[in-house]
Amino acid sequence: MKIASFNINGIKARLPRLKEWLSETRPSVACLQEIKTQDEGFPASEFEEIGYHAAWHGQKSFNGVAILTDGEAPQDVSKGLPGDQEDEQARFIECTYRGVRVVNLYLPNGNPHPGPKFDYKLAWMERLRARMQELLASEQPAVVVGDFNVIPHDRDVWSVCAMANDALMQPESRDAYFRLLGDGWTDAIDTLNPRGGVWTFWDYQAGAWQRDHGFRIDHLLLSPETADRLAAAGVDKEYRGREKASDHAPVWVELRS
DNA sequence: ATGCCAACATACTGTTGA
Repeated sequence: MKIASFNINGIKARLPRLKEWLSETRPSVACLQEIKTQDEGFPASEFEEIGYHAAWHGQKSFNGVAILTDGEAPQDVSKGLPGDQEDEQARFIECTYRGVRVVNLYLPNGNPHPGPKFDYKLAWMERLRARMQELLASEQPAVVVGDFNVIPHDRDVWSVCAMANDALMQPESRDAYFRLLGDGWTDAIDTLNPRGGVWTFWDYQAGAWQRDHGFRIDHLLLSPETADRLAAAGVDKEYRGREKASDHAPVWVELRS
């Protein structure tokens, strides 16, 4: 089973590229972030045409997440991160697919740092930790994937200096990420690339793609039950170089059945 | 110190992103 995550930066603007990627790489589950559309605008029929079912949690203009599943519908869909009734932002959706609990998230960016957006990011990460601890306690096979907006290590960024003041690599952001891992989750791409140098995002600006000025913020976290099944993980880097590309590349993990 | 680029909503400019 191949589970992928792709921050597509607008599902309407990206639809041809997205369908192309789905057809060419055929993930069992595709977790999408930044669909940037309300629920009514989600193009579900476009995915049905190529054999994917969908569950989505939309929002006007910003945020928005969706899960596409190959061949069968996502089960027991849950929308929104628990822990704050006031939080209206569409950044979290879960489902079950062939016995695996799949969590798809778009973690707050947190810039500028410091400030209320950074505070929101850290509070969101603590709520996420609570939900992930519940998943561990359930002992159900689980994966938590998405755009975490955290650069975990210095080896995950082209220039530590250039990004030093960014919310993505503040010590508080990293500490919160490592608290998640410390509870028992495995970062699939890091585990298979311990020397780093793997990027999932390249800015549209300043020729970042052409200069390979990227960093790794899209992550695939595996529970102990799914970590035992880890066969491979990677980045579909080539898609970042195509016409009308997202600024993120897709990431994926292959689990043995 | 700021814009660079891109998408979206609104309305021809502003907000957000990372």
